Amino acid sequence: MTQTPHYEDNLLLNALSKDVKERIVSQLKLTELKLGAVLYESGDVMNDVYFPTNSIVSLLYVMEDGRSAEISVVGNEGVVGISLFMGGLSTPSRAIVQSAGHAFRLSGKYLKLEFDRHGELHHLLLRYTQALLTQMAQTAACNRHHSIDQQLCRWLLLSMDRLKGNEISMTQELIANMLGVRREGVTEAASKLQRAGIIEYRRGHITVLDRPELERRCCECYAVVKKESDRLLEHFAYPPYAKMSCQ
Amino acid sequence: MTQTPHYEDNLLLNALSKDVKERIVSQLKLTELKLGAVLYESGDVMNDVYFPTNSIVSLLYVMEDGRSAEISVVGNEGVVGISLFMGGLSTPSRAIVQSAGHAFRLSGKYLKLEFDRHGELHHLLLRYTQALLTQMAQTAACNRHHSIDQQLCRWLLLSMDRLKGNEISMTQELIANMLGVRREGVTEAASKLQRAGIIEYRRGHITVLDRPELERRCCECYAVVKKESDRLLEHFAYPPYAKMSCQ
DNA sequence: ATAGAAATGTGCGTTGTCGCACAAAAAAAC
DNA sequence: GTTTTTTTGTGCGACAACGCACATTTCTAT
Repeated sequence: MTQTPHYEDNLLLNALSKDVKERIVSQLKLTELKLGAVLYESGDVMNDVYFPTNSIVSLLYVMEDGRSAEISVVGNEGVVGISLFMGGLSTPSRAIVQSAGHAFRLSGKYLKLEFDRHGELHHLLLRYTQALLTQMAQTAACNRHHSIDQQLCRWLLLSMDRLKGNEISMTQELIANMLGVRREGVTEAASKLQRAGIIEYRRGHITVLDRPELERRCCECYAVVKKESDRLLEHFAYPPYAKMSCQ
Repeated sequence: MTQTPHYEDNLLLNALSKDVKERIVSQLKLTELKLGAVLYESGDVMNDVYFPTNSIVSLLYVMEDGRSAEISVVGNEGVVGISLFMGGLSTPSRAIVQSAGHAFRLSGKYLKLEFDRHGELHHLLLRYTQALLTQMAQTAACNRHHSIDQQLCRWLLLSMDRLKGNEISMTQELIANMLGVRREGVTEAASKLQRAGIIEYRRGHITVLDRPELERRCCECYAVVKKESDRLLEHFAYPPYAKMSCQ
């Protein structure tokens, strides 16, 4: 936590070859992301992309009546601001820091410059975007069919995967916002998990004690997305970046 | 309906400049899409992309227990098979023909060839992908917060936009599959609309009589996606394709 | 014309989530 | 240490959607 974040903590940045890194790294700016900070608001033209290291950013859709729903989560496996390279420059959702930490910021200008070389970064970001797409699709299905109990398990697992330890700092109120359910619903679901000895929590801090059981109680959605993300990004997991065959 | 489909009926193909069209068009194969046909199954490696003209294709997620949910819809404004150019080659969802008609099929090989020239088609497809992403995100939020009544309105509007007339051929059973709800739920919602004189239906055929009222009863999700899609794709609406400024 | 199949209509008890109103507990502020 | 604020717990009634059972209607096939 207190150690200096390194850009290679972000899996996308880490997957780049020496070549690309040399061009990019000097332009990265280490940025502290505070809990609740809004990286961009719905409709905002984005200026930068963020490569989280130990932070988590939620992509949240906020409805006209104020109710909200988490669309996807981005941690050290990804990047916030895909519409900068996809071409739209903005999206109708909010990017909000769900877990404080650090990220490396890169100006859209430099990102575009490297992206338009159509090399590794290009390929890598498109694959990542597909992984994100899968996550959104699964979220849609999950919202349709699964219970709060199941979705809380999924949310906890998603968070755990993006944090080092097994503790999450977050109130039930905020989790409810993410899931798009009542705070009381989260209280009830969390109580069940605590009574079963799977988690332990007190005022804004949740500790996962029994992850296997959490996975067991979770709906299939977690595993499906994890498997698909691994498939899409496995080739990028280790440097040096292997020669990309486009077929 | 009976007239020969032309590739320019598809907005993406239509937006291409003469140059690109010349390279692509000879490789397009007119294909009939029958109701219920599966263009690809979850996990299948795709071989072709499909540019619908007067057909509609649903991207459907099917859960382990058989329940399903529509993730997004593709009509003549788009293309089926984005993972071919995004790099993943497959997705964990099913593409199924929701409304019979035609599409132009293009082999992944040729698509990739043109995509990798990093010209118009590249840019165009990425923007379309972002529009698709928006649709999925909105579907997730809609599934969380809106009623069957509202979602049926949205579904009807989405279908209407992709068809010429104001009639849809589809049973309530199938609509229920798409929405991921009970057939009886659709029956009830549709009855309300019929009693209100907004639609008229009989055994697998729905006619929209009062579209404005349908929009009024719909949740915001329809308008949000429509507006964003228009924004993302407006530059491509009319040939010839204007010089693309990447800034 | 008639039988069969497919699609739609209706009723009913169950369940999950909601909205609201407070109570209780824990941390923060003074 | 006492007060205030924040967070969590609990108990309602309301309601939308569910699962199931079965009646009814409409189209198709022969």
